[in-house]
Amino acid sequence: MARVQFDREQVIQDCTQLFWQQGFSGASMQKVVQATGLKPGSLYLAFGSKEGLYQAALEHYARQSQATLSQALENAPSVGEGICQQLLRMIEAAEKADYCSCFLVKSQLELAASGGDLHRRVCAYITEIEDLYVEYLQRDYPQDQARQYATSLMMHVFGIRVYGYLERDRDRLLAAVKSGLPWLPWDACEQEALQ
Amino acid sequence: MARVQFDREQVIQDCTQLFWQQGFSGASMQKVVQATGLKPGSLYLAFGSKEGLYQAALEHYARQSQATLSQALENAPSVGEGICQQLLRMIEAAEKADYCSCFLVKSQLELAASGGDLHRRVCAYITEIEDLYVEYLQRDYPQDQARQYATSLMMHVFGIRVYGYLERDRDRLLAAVKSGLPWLPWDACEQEALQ
DNA sequence: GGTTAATTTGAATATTCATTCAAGTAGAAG
DNA sequence: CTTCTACTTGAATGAATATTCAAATTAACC
Repeated sequence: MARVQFDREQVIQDCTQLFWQQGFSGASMQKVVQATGLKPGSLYLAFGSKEGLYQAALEHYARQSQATLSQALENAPSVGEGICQQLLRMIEAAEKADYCSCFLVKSQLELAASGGDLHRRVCAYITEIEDLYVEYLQRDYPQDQARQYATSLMMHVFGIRVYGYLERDRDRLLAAVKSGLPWLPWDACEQEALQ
Repeated sequence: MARVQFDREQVIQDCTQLFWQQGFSGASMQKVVQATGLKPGSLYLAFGSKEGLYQAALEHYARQSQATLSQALENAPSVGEGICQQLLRMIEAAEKADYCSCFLVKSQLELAASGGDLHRRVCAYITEIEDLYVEYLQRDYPQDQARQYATSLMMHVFGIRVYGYLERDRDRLLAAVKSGLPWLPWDACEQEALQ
């Protein structure tokens, strides 16, 4: 089936799921071959190396995360309520059996020691997300406060992403986030959810 | 030098550092051999497998963390001030060039997908630390509040451990932690530090 | 329909991996 | 001093690793 190029988007999606679950070292190229259904040669022609593939997966995940976030904040009744929704969604996600934290957070911790190009990209993507929060928060707050709130937000997101693996009382995690970010319109958001 | 057994404690310490930096998949047994100076045969006789070695490293790290925490909270002017000290120490640690987050957090994220014995142990160690916080907080607060505060605390610790990798303004991270945990005696703790 | 060029194929490569074990060594016991 | 036993040694094992490449395939073009 030459000249009928494989669905690049689909392959990257499959890779993203695999790397997200198993990490860079944990996911062998053999597993990638299985997950994508492609042969090694095709993968290497298209992506150059395992690192190239991981890079593509990382970018796919980051772009998707940013898009989801922007969309949610645009469509919400207010930026604050949109953020609440996102946080609630993250806490809910941690309940699922196949919970997998966040691909960027996992990559950050796995790749930091290498100090390579991949790690630099991970940092950049995370920073972009923080900056996105700043941008939206500036609609309601002065710049300095927006920056500070964004940092608090990111720290809480990271906390949720790790704490989520512990099978403990979800309500306590929720209460922790609420009390840690008291400036968010939690009540308004919960009334929305009930409707 | 038969019958002169190697220094088990030292070997476990070396392994802890290696696994902490590079992770389970990232640290090959060859690297362990280099780091410890032992030959494969000795390592396998003493620890059974790579997993056995990782387990020993994990336990060493967890026991040390718990001991450090207990000691700090016992010796501090108050439990709250001791906790502040610990959090400040974590934020400071993130400044160092060879910053490596927390071995338990990194293990949690790397091993969760495997669902194996190692992961169960990681969860147990983390839970023990949270319970340790509860125990000390109960000196100053009723049980329910102590539990809730401990959860908030753990979430912030996780947040610091991940956010620490980003080379951003340390003061903003500190401010985020302070505002997220407003019930802690930050002022008293900082005056202690100045003396 | 034949030629070309892009794409896929999948076996083969060399390296690295975790693990094993027969042989060697040195302290303890007699 | 000899024997015994516990420990260390390190080369060897086979499986898994990332990557390559010559051959096969097929769509597009003339």
